[in-house]
Amino acid sequence: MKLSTRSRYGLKAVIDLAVRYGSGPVSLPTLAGEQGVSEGYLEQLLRELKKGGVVDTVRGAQGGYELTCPPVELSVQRVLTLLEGSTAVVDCVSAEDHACNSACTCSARPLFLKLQNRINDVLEQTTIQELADDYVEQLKNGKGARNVCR
Amino acid sequence: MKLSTRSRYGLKAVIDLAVRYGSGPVSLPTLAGEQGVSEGYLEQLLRELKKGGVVDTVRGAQGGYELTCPPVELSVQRVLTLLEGSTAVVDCVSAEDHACNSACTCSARPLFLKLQNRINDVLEQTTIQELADDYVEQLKNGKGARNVCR
DNA sequence: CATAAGGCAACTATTTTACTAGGGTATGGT
DNA sequence: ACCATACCCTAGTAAAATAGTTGCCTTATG
Repeated sequence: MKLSTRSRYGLKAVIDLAVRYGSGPVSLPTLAGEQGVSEGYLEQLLRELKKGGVVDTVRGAQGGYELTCPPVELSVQRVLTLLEGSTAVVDCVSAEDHACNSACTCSARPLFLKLQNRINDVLEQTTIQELADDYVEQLKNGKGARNVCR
Repeated sequence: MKLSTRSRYGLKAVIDLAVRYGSGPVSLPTLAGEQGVSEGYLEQLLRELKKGGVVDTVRGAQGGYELTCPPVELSVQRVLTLLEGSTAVVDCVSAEDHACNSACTCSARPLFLKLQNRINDVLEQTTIQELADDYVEQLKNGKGARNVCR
């Protein structure tokens, strides 16, 4: 049930972009440096987010990445779905699945459906804006909080 | 964020045991046959569940596995924690973690905490009894529902 | 004492994860 | 023009996790 490091790094990069939303593109070295992750790795994740229309890029010197929409309009669900492939705990309850979705009647299915609903609630209702706001607040109060986590 | 097949098979085996609770031990071949999984594989899972005190065994002919407590007293959380190792979506919000738990202040942490709380709510509040009851009900109404899922 | 059943360890194949390497392309400043 | 900065893209790879299989041992029942 673990979230991949892809998702953790990618999500945090998006929050970083949200904090800086409106002040021009942010470069990969900047984003990578903030989290202590290699540029090459983070770039892959950002490319997925670009393919999914969540971030946009500006090439050349002074270029970088920026969000395509105001962070308040961006759900965590959308970001994680791009990074993780799907946020489903089992394939047969994912929105994309069409094979098992109606056919499967296994004994654990009621649990899986309930669990997935609760998860989707959180992921859909939480916006990147909220996380960015919380983080800015934390930085203001905190004694030099670091954005590095295992 | 996927649940392992370990968890899916193991959980379904426990539900099977719940359906038959009180009528003596159920043999491995019976349990394995029901789900179309190999005996060798399912045995590993049941051994974990035994180590965790969820099932008990009777050796020798006419032996098998049975739940150690009434299914109404058994939460899904307990079963999945044994099978999955932990039900935490990220290490730093797991109950077992002591290193990052207070130190970590990363920007995504508020989300992870909220998500984990919702997940724990479902897993702790759902009993194996409920799932067993649902399944029995489904079998009564359904047109030969199969308990096999990918 | 044969047969049915659980106990256990070790091995293996596959897939996923988490990266790294290296070359290509576009842009801005001097 | 040219060079530094920065995104674009593909491929490769090492390690870990996952999903099993095999084989042998021990324990009880009839």
